[in-house]
Amino acid sequence: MRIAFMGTPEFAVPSLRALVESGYEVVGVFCQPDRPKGRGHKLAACPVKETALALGIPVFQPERIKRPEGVQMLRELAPDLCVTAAFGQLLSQEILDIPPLGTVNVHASLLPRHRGSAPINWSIMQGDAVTGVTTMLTDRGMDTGDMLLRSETPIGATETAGELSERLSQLGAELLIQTLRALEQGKLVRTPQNPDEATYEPKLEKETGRIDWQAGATAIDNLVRGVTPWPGAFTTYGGETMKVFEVRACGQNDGHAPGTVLSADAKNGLTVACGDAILEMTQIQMPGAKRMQARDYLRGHRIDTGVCLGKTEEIR
RNA sequence: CGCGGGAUGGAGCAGUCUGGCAGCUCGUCGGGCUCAUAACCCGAAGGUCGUAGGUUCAAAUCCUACUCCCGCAA
Repeated sequence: MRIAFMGTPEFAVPSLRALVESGYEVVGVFCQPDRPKGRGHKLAACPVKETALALGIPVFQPERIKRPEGVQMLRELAPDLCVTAAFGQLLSQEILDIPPLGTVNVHASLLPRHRGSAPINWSIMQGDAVTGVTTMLTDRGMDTGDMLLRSETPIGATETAGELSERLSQLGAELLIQTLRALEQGKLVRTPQNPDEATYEPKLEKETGRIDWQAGATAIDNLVRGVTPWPGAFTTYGGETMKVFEVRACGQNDGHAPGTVLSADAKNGLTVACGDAILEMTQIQMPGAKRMQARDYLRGHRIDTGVCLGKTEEIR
């Protein structure tokens, strides 16, 4: 069975590896074109491309696979089946019509919840207790195709999106192989998604990570874990961005204005009032400095108590 | 050649502009005080000042090259 694989980020790598290691014939890999990245704006290959090259699989990086040259590339591969995992480009009907066995997608949520490009992040931000991965037959819509198999897992109380993504990428790889085995045996059952239960969230932006200190401790903790390590949670202090990697609820807020810094020393830690409690920011990063424990940061830097984070300097 | 910050005992920083004794807040170790302590007092150990070269009587500090780390932007 000739398979064309489409994926880009780290999440897709285990699925690609699993296909190869399970003996499937991956005849080509599609991923996003190399983009200027990081300091110096050097071109960087995505994780899937690096993996494919290491495995000796041809790599295709059309700017838009929907355009004629992209369609042509896929046609020439003559795949029996397409597999997608966090590819980052929408597929046209023309593309979907190419593989006779259809296109199987690995989606990192329990569909129909959390359609969209950032299901892992949103499941944490919304405080879900359980999430998982779903395999589905891709159709024209955004994650709207019929579901095939699913695998569930609880979300850890302190788990970040990065950590969960790593776990789900492994689960997804296993589920993908199960799905293909069932497909080969003709045992797959298509389950349509119930539109009434569907939720869709937008892709993440920098602003998604801005902390609203009016919110409750649980909501802020969910936000911080949901956007870590990317795009990262942040607030501002003295007009500078303060990235926040880890917070911990530590007591009642006795009427302090949300955002107020209540303590900032190595002994008591960096504590801030939020909507319904006091939060300690245990791990932060300021511009030019590296990510460090807040208590370490405070040994050499001063943060004034009483100031209100995130607010004043933004109003101007 | 995208813009910018940084590298100094175990941690986080000051000192560099204006060359001249290695400093601060902690931690560690020893001792003291205490019913006790993450508190307090006394003392000690611990640093090739990112690497290589240059200038100088003298370099953490000035000059040149390099390595690594980070913020913005993408």
